[in-house]
Amino acid sequence: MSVTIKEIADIAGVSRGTVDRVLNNRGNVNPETENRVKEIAQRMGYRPNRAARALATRKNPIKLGFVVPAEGNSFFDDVIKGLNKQAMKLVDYGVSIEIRTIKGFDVEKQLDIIEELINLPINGLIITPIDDEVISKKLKELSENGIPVITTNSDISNANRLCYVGSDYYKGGATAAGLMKYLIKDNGKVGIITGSLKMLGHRLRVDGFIDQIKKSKINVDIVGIKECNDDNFQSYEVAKSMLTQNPDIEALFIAAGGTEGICEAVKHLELGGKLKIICFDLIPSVKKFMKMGLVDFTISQDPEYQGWKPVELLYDYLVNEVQPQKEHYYTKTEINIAENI
Amino acid sequence: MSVTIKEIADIAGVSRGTVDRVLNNRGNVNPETENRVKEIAQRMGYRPNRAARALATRKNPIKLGFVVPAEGNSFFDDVIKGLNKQAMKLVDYGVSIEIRTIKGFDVEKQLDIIEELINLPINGLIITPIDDEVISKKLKELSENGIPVITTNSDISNANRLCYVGSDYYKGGATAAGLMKYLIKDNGKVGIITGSLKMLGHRLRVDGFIDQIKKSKINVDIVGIKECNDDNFQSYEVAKSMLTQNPDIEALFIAAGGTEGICEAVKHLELGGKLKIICFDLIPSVKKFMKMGLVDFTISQDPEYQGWKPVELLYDYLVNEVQPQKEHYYTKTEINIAENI
DNA sequence: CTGAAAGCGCTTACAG
DNA sequence: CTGAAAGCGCTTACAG
Repeated sequence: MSVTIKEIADIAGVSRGTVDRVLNNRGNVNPETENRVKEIAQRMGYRPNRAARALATRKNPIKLGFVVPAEGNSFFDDVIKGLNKQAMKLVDYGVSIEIRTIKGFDVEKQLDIIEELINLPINGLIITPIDDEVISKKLKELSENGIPVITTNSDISNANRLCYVGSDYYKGGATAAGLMKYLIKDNGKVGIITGSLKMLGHRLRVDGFIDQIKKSKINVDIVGIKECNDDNFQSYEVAKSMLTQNPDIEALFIAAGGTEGICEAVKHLELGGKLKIICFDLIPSVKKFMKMGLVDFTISQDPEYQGWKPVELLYDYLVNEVQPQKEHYYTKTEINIAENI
Repeated sequence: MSVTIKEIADIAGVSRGTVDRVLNNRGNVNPETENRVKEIAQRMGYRPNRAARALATRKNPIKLGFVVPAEGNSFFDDVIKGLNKQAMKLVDYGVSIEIRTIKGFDVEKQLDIIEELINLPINGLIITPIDDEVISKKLKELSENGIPVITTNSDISNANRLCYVGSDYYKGGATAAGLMKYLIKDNGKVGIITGSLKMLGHRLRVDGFIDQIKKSKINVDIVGIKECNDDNFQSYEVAKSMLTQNPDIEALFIAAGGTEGICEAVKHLELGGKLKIICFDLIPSVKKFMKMGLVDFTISQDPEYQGWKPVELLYDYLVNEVQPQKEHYYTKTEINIAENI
């Protein structure tokens, strides 16, 4: 069996309380004793027992905040599913999670929610932040006040967050390029429709796609890069005009949301099956179009992971003083076709 | 906070020991008391605290056996990696795992290893069983003696195992068919090379492929189904003769091992890049050929999951009396190209 | 700066 | 058939 605090205490000739103080840096201990205990613990390879620690700390439970723009965005359904799985595993460890789903990207709204959570209070925060200076300032403030923050799904700079969990957007775009070569002829025409070039993730996907195309053996004629703001009505219009103006487009690369609108335009123009499509995420509407043969490939980035992993990391950081090993926890970049979903 | 045994004991007017006896069916308790306690626990929504249970049962630790034909098969490296991740999480719960890797499919050898593990003794067994009646009889015997068994990677019938964790082989084949339509022309010629038609998994992949091809819009001319017994020297010869006899083959579907030998044959015949290839697993040699452009797609089936999931299930069964929810825990069927690995 | 004691929620002998 | 006590490995006041 493994080493316990009691064993260390016996060998060091001190009480368990003192060993606990040393090992958890609680202060108030003679430097000499401290060194001796540390040395012994080190030598014996002490590792705290997590089950015991969880039990003992049950009197001051841990509350985590979780803020995502999930309203009206079915992508987040699976994120929340993953979150709940992890939450179930941690109930016995005294962990509870306050979930706040918001609609869209209103900075004031997000700020209010953060404020509300702080006042509960919470011990840590997981958030899909809006990329805005006000938010990054707020998150930095949290960290400074001892409330660690992990970003999920999208990241933000200058916020001093512990780490980021989410897609490797650039790789997602590169993967789309890797698949595109099977869909079009050499020198074939491709249209790109993305959400917003103001969004870092959307830009990275387009960059990854274009860079990888350049590296590959086939030539692609990109006829245009249009934005649809993840809106199905806008995407419908954008796709319709793009396809009308360029009737010889062989494939579309949809780098963000709006697939449903685009597919409706494709149906309207009677290009279904002929025009090839690569898009993102495995949400119900995309599944439907894939089964219908309108969408060839959809690339997904493990939404469940984006829910459970940050919880695991934040708990380990708070209770077991485990620093995240990496700054970026990237999800797998998964390729889906009708046959493997 | 949640309900505890103590609370139930107080309400029922009995000791915690008695509540424990009732809730864990240890017997020796007055039927009347039993009903009362059960009713109260039910009504209050009692759920045992796992951290506490883990701590309390630490005096009788749990030892699990893990038997896989990993020697000389790098596929299992990731299975064992996943296993170790879960093992790390469970050390504090008093769980240790005895790993036995064996080479190939020698029934006597596997039987000996099982016997050795029983004598340690172990509390549960995870195994990639050889599909042989002697083995299934042995595994059934284990279950009857209170040592639950979970199969991983490949299954066996009439063995009374708790459940199976591993690939959906049929779906893997169907997925290959879904990809094939992007690689060949209508009515294109395809060769199939599998491991052994005696292996259920290998047969299922071929079946899945053929069935799905029939369902799809394109026609495929399958020029032959050959076995290579997962051996690279055999697969080299098989591929060479198949490709020489059918110089107009457009693509190969490799349903099991032997990809390295086949790729060497393709290089030898100077068909690299021209001939399309779909294979299985994301082992180092396949990665290499994918980067070289010899392999187009490889389908992998989450080897890490095949390592960690059975451990989680078996532990929960043994300590928390949680029956597996399903008979088959299938892995994701993942599509890989050079860009997303 | 340090120790002794109590407690987290459960299980396990032991005594009756 | 049942209860009282001890213990799993840790943390937390409290007293000095």
